[in-house]
Amino acid sequence: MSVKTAEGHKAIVEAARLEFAERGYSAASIRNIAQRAGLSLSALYYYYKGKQDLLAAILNADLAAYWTACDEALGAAGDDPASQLRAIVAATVRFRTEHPVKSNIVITESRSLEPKYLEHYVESNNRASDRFRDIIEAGIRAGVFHTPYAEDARRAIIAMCNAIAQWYDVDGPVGVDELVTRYTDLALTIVEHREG
Amino acid sequence: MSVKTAEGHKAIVEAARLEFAERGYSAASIRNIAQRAGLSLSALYYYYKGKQDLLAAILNADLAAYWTACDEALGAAGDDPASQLRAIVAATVRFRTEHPVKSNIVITESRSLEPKYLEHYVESNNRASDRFRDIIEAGIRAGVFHTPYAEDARRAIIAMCNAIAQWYDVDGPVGVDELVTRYTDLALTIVEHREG
Amino acid sequence: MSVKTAEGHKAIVEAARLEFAERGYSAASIRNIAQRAGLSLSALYYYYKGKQDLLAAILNADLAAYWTACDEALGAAGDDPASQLRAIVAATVRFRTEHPVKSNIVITESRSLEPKYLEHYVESNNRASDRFRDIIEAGIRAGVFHTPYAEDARRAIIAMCNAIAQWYDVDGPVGVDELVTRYTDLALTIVEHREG
Amino acid sequence: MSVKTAEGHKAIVEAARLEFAERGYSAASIRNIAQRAGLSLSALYYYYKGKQDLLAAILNADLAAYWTACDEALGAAGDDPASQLRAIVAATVRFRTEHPVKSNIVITESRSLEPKYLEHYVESNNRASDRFRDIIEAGIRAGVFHTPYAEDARRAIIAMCNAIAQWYDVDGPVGVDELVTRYTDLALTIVEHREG
DNA sequence: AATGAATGAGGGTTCATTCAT
DNA sequence: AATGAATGAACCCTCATTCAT
Repeated sequence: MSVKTAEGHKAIVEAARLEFAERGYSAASIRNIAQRAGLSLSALYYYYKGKQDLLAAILNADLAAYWTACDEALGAAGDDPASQLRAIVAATVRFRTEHPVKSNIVITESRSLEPKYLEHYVESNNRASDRFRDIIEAGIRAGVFHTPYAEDARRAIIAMCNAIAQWYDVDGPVGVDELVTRYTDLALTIVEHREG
Repeated sequence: MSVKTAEGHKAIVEAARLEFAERGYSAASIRNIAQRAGLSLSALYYYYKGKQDLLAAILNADLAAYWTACDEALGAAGDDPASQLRAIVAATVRFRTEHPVKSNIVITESRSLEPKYLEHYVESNNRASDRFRDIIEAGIRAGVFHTPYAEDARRAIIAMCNAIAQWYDVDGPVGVDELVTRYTDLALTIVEHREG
Repeated sequence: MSVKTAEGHKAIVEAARLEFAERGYSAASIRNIAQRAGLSLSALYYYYKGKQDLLAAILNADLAAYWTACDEALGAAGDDPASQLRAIVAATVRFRTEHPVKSNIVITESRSLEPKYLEHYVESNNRASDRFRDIIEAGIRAGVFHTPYAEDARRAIIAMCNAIAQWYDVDGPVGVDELVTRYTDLALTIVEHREG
Repeated sequence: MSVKTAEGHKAIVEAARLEFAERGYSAASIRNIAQRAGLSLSALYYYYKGKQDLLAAILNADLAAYWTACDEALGAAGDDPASQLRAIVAATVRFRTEHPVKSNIVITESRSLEPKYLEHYVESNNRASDRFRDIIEAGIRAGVFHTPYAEDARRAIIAMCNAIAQWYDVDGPVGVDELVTRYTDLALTIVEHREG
C-alpha cells in the first residue's frame, strides 16, 4: 500500500514471489527472501510488517495485474458474449503463460492468507469470477451459448485456464498464440456456442 | 508399504490426511498429527520413518484408491470410447465428491514429495493420465470425438474434475448423481462427441 | 556377569565394541548395536540392563583380557626387574596391536562410566598401574634402573604403549615383533636401565 | 573464523570448551552451552552455524594457541637440536599443565570433527608433528641424538606430554617448573642425547 | 533509512528405556 | 527366552519477529 522505496519494494516482492512459488508459503523462509533480494533481514521488516503482509501484498498485486489484463482485453473486444468470452479467455491464457510465477502464487498460495487479509482478497477474487459468470449468462440469455450448466461451464473454463500455469513451458513446442486459439475454441465449445 | 499394525497405521494416516489437507504439508505439524491420532509422538515414528515417509504413504495410497475406482468403472463400462470416457469421468467426479480430502491431498501436496519418493509417485500418476489420453485418442480414431485438440481437451477434463474437490459441498444443493451427469456431458462436449 | 546365553552375549558384546569404538559411547546407538548383533532391540535388554551395563561389561572384560595377557607374560619371564619390564611392555604392545578395538575402548571410553560402575573399574585399573610401578621401583632398588623420576617414567611408558592402538596399522610396514623390540628398548631407555 | 562480536564469541567458546571437555562432544548439549554462556539458544546460533562449527572453531583456536606457544619457545631457544627439543617439550608441558581444558579438547575431541572440517584441522596438526620430527632428525644427523627409533621416540615424547593434561593437578605436589625439568630430561633420555 | 543482535517458540527427529505378552 | 509396541525426554536446529541503535 504505502510506498517507501520503489526499489526496495520491488526487489523484495520479486524475491518473495520466487520463494513462495518454489517452496510454498509456509516452507518459504523470510531469511531466504531477504537474501535473494540482496537486503538484510531487518530491511525487509522495514518495508513489510511480516510474512503475511508480504504474501497479501503479492497476492493482491498479482491478482490485480491479472484483472487489469482482463479488463483491457474486455474493453478492446466486441460487446457480444462470444467476443467477450474469447477476450477474457485469451487474456487469461496469456497471463498464465507469460506470468506463470504470478499465476501459480495466486492460484496456490491464497489459501495461506490469514482471515485478516483474506477478506479483501476473496472479495477481489469474487469480482473476478463474476466477470466470467456475467459473460456466460449474457450469452445464454442472448441465445448464443447453449450449455445447460452455466456454473459448471464457468468453473471448467477457469480450471482449465488456471492449470496452464502448472504445465506450460515457454520453450516447449506450443506457442502462446496457438494456445490462445485452442483455449478460446475450447471455451466456446464448453459453453456450446452456436450462432444463428 | 510396510505393514506393522493395521490400527496404528489407520489412525495415523487419517489424522495426517486431515492435517496435511488443512494446513498443507510443510505447515503441518507431526506433533499435531500424533495428537489427532491419539498416539504419542514417538509411536508415530515407530510406524513411519518421518514426515516425508508419511506423506508418500498417503499420496500413494490415495492415488491408488482413485485408480482402483477408475479401473472398476472402466471395467464395468462398454468398450466404446464414449462409454469409457463417461465411465472414467463419472468415477473421477464421484471420487472427488466423496473423498474430497484424499482428492485435495493428492492434487495439492504431491509437489512436496522429495525426489526420493517422487519417482514412484510420478510414474503412478502418469499411468493415470494415460488412461484419459488413450480413451480420447481412441475416440478420435473411431471418428466419434471431433476435437482438434486432444491433449488440451484431456487436460481440460482432468482440470475441471480435479477442481470439484475444492468447491463441492456434500450438504450443498447439487447431488453427486446430478454432478456426474453434468460433468460427463461436459466432458463429451469438450471432446466434441458426435456419433453417426 | 551372569551367563544367559553364550551366543547372545558374544554377538552383542562384539557389536557393541565396534559401535562404541567407532562412534564413542554417547554417540553410540543401542539400536545400532542390536541391529549389528542381528538381534531385536528388546533381546539386547534381556541380556543387559542398559547401555551403561553393556559398557561396563565390555570395559571390565577387555581390561581383564589385557591383564591376563600381562600376567601370563610376567609369569613366563625372569624375576629380575629388566626382564619383568620387558615382559609387561612386550605384552602391552602385543595387546595394543592385536586388539586395537578392545584397547581403544578401554583407553577412551572408561570416562563414560557412571559412578556406580566406575568404582570397580578404577580399582581394577589401579592394580594394573601398580604392576608397572612395582617393577620400576624394584629396578631402582636393585640399582639397575637409574631414572630419577620413577612415576613419570611409568606414566611415559604406559602413555607411549597406549598410543600404539591409535596409529598402528596391521597392514603397515612395521611388524609386531619389530615393534615389541623397539618399545621394550624404549622402555628400558626411559628407566635408564644400566647393569653392572 | 568469522568475527561478529568479541564478547559473544568469547563467552560461547569458553562455555563450549568446558561442556565439551566435561561431557565429550556428542554428549555435550548445545542448550547447556548457551546457558553456561548466559545466552539464549538462538543467540548461539547467531554466532555459530551449529555444533560442528563450534567444535571446529574451538579445536582450531586451541591447536593454534598451542603452536603459537611452541613457536615462541622455539624462537627463543638455541639453534642446536637439544635446545630445540628442550624448548618444544617445555612449551608443551607448560601448555598441558596451564591449559588442561584446551589440551584435552584438542587431544580427545578432534575425532568428532566431520570430514568437512577435518581436513583443515588434520593439516594443521600434521605441521605440528613435523616440528618434533624435524628436530629429532636434525639431532640424529648432528650426531647428538643416538636413538635408533626416531619415529617411535617422537611418538613416545608426544604421547607422554599429552598424557599430562589428563592427570596433572595444579594444586598437587609437583610444580610446573619441576615437571618441565623432568619431561625435558625424559625426552632427551628417550632420544638418547649424548654430546661429544 | 537501515541494521546487527537477540529471543522464544516450535520444528522434525532420535534416544534409551519399559512393559504387556 | 524373546519381542513388538509405545513412551517421554531430549536432541540440534530454524523460524518469524523485535528492538535498541
